[in-house]
Amino acid sequence: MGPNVDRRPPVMADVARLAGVSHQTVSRVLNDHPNVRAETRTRVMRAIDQLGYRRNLVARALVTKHSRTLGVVSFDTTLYGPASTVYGIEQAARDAGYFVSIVSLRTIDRAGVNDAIGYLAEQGVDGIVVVAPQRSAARALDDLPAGMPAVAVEGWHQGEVSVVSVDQVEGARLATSHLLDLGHETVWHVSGPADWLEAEGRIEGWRAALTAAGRPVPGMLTGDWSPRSGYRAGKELAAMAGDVTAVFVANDQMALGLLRAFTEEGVKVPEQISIVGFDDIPESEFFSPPLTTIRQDFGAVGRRSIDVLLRQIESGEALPHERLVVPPQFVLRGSTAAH
Amino acid sequence: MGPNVDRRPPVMADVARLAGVSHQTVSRVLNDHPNVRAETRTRVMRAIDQLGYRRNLVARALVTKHSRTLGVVSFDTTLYGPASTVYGIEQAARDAGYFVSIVSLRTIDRAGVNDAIGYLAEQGVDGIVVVAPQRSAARALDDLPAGMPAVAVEGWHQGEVSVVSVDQVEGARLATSHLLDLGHETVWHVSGPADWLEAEGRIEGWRAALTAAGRPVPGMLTGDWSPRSGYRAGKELAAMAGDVTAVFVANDQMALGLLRAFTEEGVKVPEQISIVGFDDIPESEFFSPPLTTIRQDFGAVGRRSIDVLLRQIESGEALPHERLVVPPQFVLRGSTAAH
DNA sequence: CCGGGTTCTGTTAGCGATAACATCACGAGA
DNA sequence: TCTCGTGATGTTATCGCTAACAGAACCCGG
Repeated sequence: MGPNVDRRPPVMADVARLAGVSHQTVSRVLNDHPNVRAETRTRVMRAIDQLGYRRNLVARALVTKHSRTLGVVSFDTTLYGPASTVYGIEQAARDAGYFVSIVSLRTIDRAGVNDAIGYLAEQGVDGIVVVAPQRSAARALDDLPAGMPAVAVEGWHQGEVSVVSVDQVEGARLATSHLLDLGHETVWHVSGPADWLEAEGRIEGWRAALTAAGRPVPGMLTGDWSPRSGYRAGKELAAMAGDVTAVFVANDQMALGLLRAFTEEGVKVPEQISIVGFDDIPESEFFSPPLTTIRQDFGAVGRRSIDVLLRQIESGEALPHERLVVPPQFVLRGSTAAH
Repeated sequence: MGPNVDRRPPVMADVARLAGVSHQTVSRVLNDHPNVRAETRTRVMRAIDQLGYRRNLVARALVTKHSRTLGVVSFDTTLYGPASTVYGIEQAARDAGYFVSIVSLRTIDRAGVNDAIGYLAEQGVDGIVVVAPQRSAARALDDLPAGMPAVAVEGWHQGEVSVVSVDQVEGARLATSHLLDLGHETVWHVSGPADWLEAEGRIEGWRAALTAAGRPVPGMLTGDWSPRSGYRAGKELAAMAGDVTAVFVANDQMALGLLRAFTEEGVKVPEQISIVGFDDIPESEFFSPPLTTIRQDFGAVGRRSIDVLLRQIESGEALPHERLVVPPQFVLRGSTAAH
C-alpha cells in the first residue's frame, strides 16, 4: 500500500470523493432525502461500504441539536423492580431509534438525582426518565433544566412532570380484600421503608380496604424491602401467632423472609397464617408454599414512560402533564387459605 | 424583561462576554488549565453560574474525539447476574468520569451483538464492554471496528480481546468437592443451557472434581437458568431419590425450583438430598433450607472490566490482551449435610 | 534599562456533520 | 424561442467547543 494509508476512520468527504459527488449528496443519501438520482444513490452506497464508512453521530448531534439519546436515572438497578423497568425503557427506546444512557444511583437523594440530571443534560440527552421511587428523589424533578422533556416513573405527581406508575393503592387493596374475603378478621402489614412512594401507596390501599370493610387496622411492621428485614418481621409476627392470621407484605423478597421465619418457628403457611406479597418476582411461584402476590407489569411501565417522553420530545413543546397508571394484577397461589 | 430574552441555553461565548474575557479563557477555566489568573477564574465562575451555563459535551467530543462514554452490550438485564455486572460497570465507569450507554439484547446472537456494537461505534463511544455469556455472542467480538477498545465479561478468551470473568470451573469444583467431602458417593449436576460459557465452565469443574476423586460421573440434567426448569429437573431427580444424594445446581434460581419439587415429593433437604447452588442471589439465604452456594462477586467483575478497558483507552494503543479471573467464594448454609 | 523567558490571554482554524442557499440542466407552456 | 418551475447537485455557513499559535504583560538578571 502507498504512504496514504489512513488509520483515521473515513469521513463523509472521503465517501464523497470516492463516489465523485459532494459531501452534501452523501448526507442526502444517508438521510433518505428524496431528490437524489437512483444511480447516484447506489454509487454513494457502494462507496460507503467500500470504505466501511459509519457516520459520526456526535457531529450530527451538534448541528441538529438532537442526540437521539435518552437519559435514565435510577436507584440500584440490581433490584428486580428497577432492573425490569429500566429494561422495558431500554427496549422501548431502542425500538423508537433512541439510545439510552444510564446513571444508577447508590444512594438516592435530591442532590444525587440533581447531579445525575445535570450530567445527562451536559451530555446532550433529548429527554430524561427518572425512576424516582422516593419522595425526596422525586422532588429533584422540580428543578429540571428549563425545557428538558422528562417523565417520572413510580414518582410523585406534583404537576411538574408526567408520571407513569403501577397503581399501588389498588394493588394493596386487591391483596387485602382477598385476605378479608377468605374470612380473616383483619390483615397485618409489613411495609416498605418510609419515604418510598410505593410503600406509602401500599399502606394507603391496605388501610383503605380494612376501613371499607369496617375492620380494625392492626399495628404495622416496617422493613427495607430486603429478605432479611422480612425475616425479622416474621419472627415478631410468629410470636403473636394466635392473633395474626393474615399478613400483606409489601414485596415478595420480604415475604420470603417471613416464610423462612415462620418455617423456623413452626408456623404453618397458609394453615395458620396466610401471606400475600407484591411484585411477582420470577422466584415467587417456587417458594414453599408458592406465593400469592400482586404482579406489577414493569415492562409496560417502561414502555408507557417512553411513549410519553417521546411525544413530548417530538412535539417540541411543553405538553400538559399526564398521569398514567398501569393496573396491577392479582396472582393466586398457595400462600393464602380460608380462615 | 427586554426583547433579548433567549430561550436558547447559554454557550461559552455568552459566558465570555459577561465575564469580559475570551471564550478560550472560559474553556481554560472549565478544563482546569493552570495558566489562568485566580481573579479571572473567579470572574468566569461567577458568570457561569449567573447564566446557569453548562458545557456542551457533544461539541467537546467532536473536537477531542473522546465522548467519555462507554458502551455496554448485555443480554437480558433483568437477570440477577447481568444486572449486577452492569451495575458494577456503571458505578466504576462513573467513578472514572465516564458515562455508560446500554444496549440490552432480547436474543443474543452474533448478528445482534454486531449491530449493537455498530450503533455504539456510530454514537462515538470510547470503548465497549460486552457481557457475552454465550459462545455465539462472544464470537461477535472478532469483528469489532478496528481500533475500538473492548473487553468481554464472562466471555471467551480467543486472543482478540481481554476477558474478565469469575472462575466458573473453580466454583464448580468447590461445590462438588464440598459434597464429596461430606461423604456423598457422587454428585449429580443440573446444568445451564448449552452454548452458555458459564454453564460449560461449571460442567467442566464438576466433572474435574469427580474425576479427581475417582468417582463415577452420573448423568446430567439441563435447565435454562429459570426456577421452572429447576423444578422440572427436581421432579426427575426426586423419582430417583434412592440413587441421588447430592446435586450441584448451576444457579440459585434453578436450585429454588429443585427445592420446591423436592418439597412436593416429600424429599427432605438436606437429610435425603444435599443441594449446592451457584450465584448467591440475595434470596438464597432465606430459602428453606437456606442454600449452600457459590458466591460470584459481580461488582468486582464490573470494576475490573472497566479497569482493563480504561487502561486500553487511556494508553491509546493496543495493549496485550489479558485474562482476569475473579475468584468465587464458597458459602456454607443449610442445604447440605453429611451422608 | 534592556533582552528573553514566563505567564496570562486572545485569535484563528478546525472537528464532521446538516441547513440554507446557489447553481445548473431540463422540459413544459407562452 | 424564451421564460420559468422543478429536480439534482454543489457551495458556504454554522453548530459549540478545543488546539495551536500569536501577542501582551510581567519578571528576572546582567
